[in-house]
Amino acid sequence: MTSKRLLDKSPAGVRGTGAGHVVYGGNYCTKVSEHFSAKTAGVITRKKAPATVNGFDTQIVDTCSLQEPSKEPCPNGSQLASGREKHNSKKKAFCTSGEREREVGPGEVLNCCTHRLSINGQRQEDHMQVDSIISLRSVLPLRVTDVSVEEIYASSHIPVPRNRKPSGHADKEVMAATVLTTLSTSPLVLNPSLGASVSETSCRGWKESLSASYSSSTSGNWSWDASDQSVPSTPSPPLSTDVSKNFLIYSQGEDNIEEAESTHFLFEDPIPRKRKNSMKVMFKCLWKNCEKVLSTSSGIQRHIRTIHLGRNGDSDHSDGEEDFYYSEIEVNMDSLTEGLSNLTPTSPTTIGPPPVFPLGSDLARSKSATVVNSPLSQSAPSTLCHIRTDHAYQATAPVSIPTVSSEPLHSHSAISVSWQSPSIIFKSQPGAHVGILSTGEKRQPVTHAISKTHTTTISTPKPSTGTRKPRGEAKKCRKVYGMEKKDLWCTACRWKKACQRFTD
DNA sequence: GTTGCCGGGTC
DNA sequence: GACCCGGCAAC
Repeated sequence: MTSKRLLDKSPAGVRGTGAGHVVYGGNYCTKVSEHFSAKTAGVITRKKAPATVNGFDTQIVDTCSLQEPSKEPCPNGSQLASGREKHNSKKKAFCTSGEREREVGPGEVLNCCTHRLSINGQRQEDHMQVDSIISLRSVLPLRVTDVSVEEIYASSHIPVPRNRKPSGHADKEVMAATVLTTLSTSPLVLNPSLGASVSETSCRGWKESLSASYSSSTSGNWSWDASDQSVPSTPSPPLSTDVSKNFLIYSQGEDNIEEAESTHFLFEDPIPRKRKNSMKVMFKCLWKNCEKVLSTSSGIQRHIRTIHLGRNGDSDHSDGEEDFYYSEIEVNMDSLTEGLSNLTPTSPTTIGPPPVFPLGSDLARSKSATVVNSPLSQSAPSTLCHIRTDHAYQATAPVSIPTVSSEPLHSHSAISVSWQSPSIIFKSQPGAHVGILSTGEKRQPVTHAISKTHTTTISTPKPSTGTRKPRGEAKKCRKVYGMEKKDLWCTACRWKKACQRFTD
């Protein structure tokens, strides 16, 4: 795709992309082209933004935006209703292929098609040649400041009635000053203070999102990063996103946990189901031989700016060039969480091998590195030496491992405790201290002495392949009694647990 | 395909 | 805690 082709797009594209959705982004993702056509048919943000971008008066958007899609008078509007449903039904498929499009509310489709990598690592075509990009940028030199105050105002989740009419010039000036100040002092984003007030927290989140949006803005869409959007009838940009929520946590440490919590509070997110397969977005540096993966766009931008572009890292001024050197990648958070679960119980002194994420490839490597460095992984108290939470019936199983190993298993003082290490269940013996160490369940009293020595005890090298113990030789209740006499089984067998009756 | 049982869910 | 079950790995 060339800039010429881009410019040949009909003006409807400009309208369709809506306020702040600049053409150059709408076409940036080739795979979104059909989406784009749908949007040009009038699926439009309801944001009002009288911003003029290179002569295209985006205000015109509003002539379409406030109308029902089904009554859409815009070209192709007849296809809109069905087309949009179709589009919605495709949403997931697009997400998996690395595209992103979210519906934020009724009549609102926000499209963020920044640079992306699909999860298999295949680059998209929309990573157009740099020269094309540059030419595009010269055609549409969108900057954050190009967005009108009103739009930002509407985008903010500051709880002010969105329908409020402008109360006057002075008010606008104040708002403009606020916005500009906010935008120009963005280093705060990367250095959030712990004692931030709620409003500061909100502001931070907003700025973060703005930053993320800005990364998208070079691809033309003034929309916030609202993946996994299930909540949102609010146009409030930033904090409603799982993405920003989670990644803020991962990347910025515990102070953002508070932010995430406040986010949760503010938007009343239903607590996600544990099993939910959530794809998250991270930002990967595309610079050659650099596989840095960061969780925030601002972070990756800063990385590129400082490391690769050799610019002053302290200056948050960005001409947007960094945007072309990173891409978003989608990460299965289940995998990430799985990886984290290997880390969280670890002692802060742990210098263990990085967890192996099932993502494979360099992505996993980069990510694991990122995760390892995250404060989260280091925040686990050393007392959290959870071996395994076993069911009570298993505790009675006469599995015995008689000795407390005193041999130093690691040449260094690091303690490597895997969350998934094979459990070591000591049979409780008279006079002997017990052995199940668990944080979640205090099945047996763990003495202080034990807790001091358990580090050597539990650091028994686990078998590298899996955590399952080999199948026992003894016949189990099922074998002995058969399915027809299931009531004779031990309860464990009935519950598909390790047999208590016929142990090995 | 069968079996054992882990991990996690519900009540 | 009792109970249940999906799913995985060994067989």
